[in-house]
Amino acid sequence: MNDPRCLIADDHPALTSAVSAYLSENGFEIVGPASDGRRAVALITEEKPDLALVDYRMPRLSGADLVRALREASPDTRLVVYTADGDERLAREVLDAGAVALVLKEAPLADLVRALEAALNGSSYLDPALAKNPAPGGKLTPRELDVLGLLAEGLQHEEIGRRLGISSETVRTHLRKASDRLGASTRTQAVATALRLGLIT
Amino acid sequence: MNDPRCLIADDHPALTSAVSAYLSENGFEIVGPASDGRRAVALITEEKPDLALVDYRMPRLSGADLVRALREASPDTRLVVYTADGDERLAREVLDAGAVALVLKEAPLADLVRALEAALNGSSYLDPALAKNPAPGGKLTPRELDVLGLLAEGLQHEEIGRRLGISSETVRTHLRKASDRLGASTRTQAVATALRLGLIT
DNA sequence: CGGGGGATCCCCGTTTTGGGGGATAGGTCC
DNA sequence: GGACCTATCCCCCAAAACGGGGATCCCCCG
Repeated sequence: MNDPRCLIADDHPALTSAVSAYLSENGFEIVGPASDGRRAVALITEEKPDLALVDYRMPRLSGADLVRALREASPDTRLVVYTADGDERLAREVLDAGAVALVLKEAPLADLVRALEAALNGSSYLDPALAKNPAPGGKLTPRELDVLGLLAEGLQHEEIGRRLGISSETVRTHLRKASDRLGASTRTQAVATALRLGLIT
Repeated sequence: MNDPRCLIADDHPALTSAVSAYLSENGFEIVGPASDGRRAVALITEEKPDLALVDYRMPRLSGADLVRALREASPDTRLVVYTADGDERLAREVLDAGAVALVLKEAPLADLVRALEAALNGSSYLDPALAKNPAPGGKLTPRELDVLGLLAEGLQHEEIGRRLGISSETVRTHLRKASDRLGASTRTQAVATALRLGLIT
């Protein structure tokens, strides 16, 4: 499997080179960098990378407008916005514009990688500092907790269904909803999160 | 999918009826009961059930000898021994004889179901009260912990491999070994167990 | 009454896991 | 020197999970 290709668009050379180096070491192939918004659009059109890491403030074309332009130029590229400062309003703005993730520049690089990988597999990512409302600590229904608890015991759909007297499809539905609410991308993460939050024991 | 068929062999009618009722409610189809060892052998030969829950002390034929006889009569049936009292020596004896699980009668019925389901999917089960030595709290290697930690974050083989700079096959190997040591039958259970034991956070 | 949430069940096609093998290389320990 | 462990990588095949739909029923709330 080839490394995912990631376009970097940022007008700070020091930052782009540091981030490029780090991402290269972590399994990404770097495209760019593009130093302004219009070049980013040109480059994404040409390269159609898997991912694009885009500075929120860029010369010539920037912010939500840039996100929309990039989205249009390469609809299949997952857009991750990188910003020095931001609030929830900005988060909504860029996510509405078509980005799938938003990361603060003050976050550790490891979190950036996490965001890129989340973006890659189709899920979204919001920097924890910006994510007060979509808090992971949502409540789960009793049924969802049943399912998570039995998953933690190593049971699978069929067995859980028998145990709870429901079909394995229903088990799957409960798990999917629970995973959504917990912001988990795999059953394993869902169970781990539920354990950490003390929802199950 | 049909419920698994389970032979019950025990010479206490009160117990067999209670257990039969409970197991029926939990997705097992009951065969028997057989009230002594020889009948158990006859019945297992005839029915070839998926599972057999066998009292350790039975009239006419019992203990490890009974286990061996049952194993010979129906090699594919998973044998679970049910005993009122027992120690590790007894545990080793019946497991050596070919049983895959040993449950104390004083254990909650939920544990019995757990043992039967473990037996069904090929893993083994030892009543916690008897399992001091094969403690699940074995240590894991650093690499195995790395893998479990990233699994808990919702990553999959490929992503973990990239993150750790190793191939996804190696990730799989680490996971399998860790699961073995933790006595887990799924990755999810392995991560849950590791979290509970504080091996990962 | 209408809307929402919970719980239930189903289908399709793709991807990931699981179970079982094996193999090599570098350490450590006796 | 040999046994043992860790870490690494590979293969095959079947089973399970995932992603993303859709659907029904009930019940509660405004």
